[in-house]
Amino acid sequence: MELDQLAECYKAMADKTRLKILALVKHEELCVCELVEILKMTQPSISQHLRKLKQAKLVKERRSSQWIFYSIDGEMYPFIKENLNALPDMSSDIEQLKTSGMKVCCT
Amino acid sequence: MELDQLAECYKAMADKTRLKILALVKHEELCVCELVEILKMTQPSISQHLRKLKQAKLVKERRSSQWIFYSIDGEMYPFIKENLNALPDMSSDIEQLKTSGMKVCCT
DNA sequence: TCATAATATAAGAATATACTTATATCAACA
DNA sequence: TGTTGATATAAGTATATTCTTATATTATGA
Repeated sequence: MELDQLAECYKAMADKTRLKILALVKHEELCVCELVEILKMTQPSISQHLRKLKQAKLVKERRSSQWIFYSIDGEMYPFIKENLNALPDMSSDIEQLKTSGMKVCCT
Repeated sequence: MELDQLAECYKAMADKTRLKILALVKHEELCVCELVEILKMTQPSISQHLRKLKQAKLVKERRSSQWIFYSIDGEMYPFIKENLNALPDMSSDIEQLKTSGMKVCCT
């Protein structure tokens, strides 16, 4: 793996918000508005962070009607994937979203 | 490991020059002037990069008379160490330095 | 086709980063 | 003590990053 690409990858991970996004979509795919709801940030801000993660090939998107779901890109290098295991567990935030009725229920 | 600390760590790795430094000191400890010589960058620039790596606890320093030798900090988290294995082999640059007679020979 | 919901993009401001030049620190040694 | 070599720090500038607000895109459904 080339240094440029590698630095690009770490640059994508060098931000607390993006690490949180990775920690969240690691559990299950989430759409933008769900991330907005969980992270309490504006939609454009989340969208821009997702673009960086996508450019670094850390997440991939799947469109389903008007929603775009993001999830971990399985093509990721194994040693990068190891890093995701070290992220804190944020499943409770997703659970909370579900119980609050905000979870998008369509696929 | 907390998100702040983790982001700090990736921020330290989110730069091509610092990745090169890590790839170099992974082989053996090197002093600042050796890194300056190999990377063809100014001394203050290298020094500032080393400070960031040190703050992120990725490298440690050892003073020996007027030289300060930098090496990988063994206290590093295992999953971070995995990342170092993915760095390109730069041992030839060190060999080249040695044959050119620039290698600091004192300990 | 029009209105709406979800998302992306653009542009601007505030902040952070990386390099440069100049200077300070610190150890060795005459 | 004064000088030299190695390294660190400071200050300034150019560039990059992140957030905000405003607007564009895309799909859905009346």
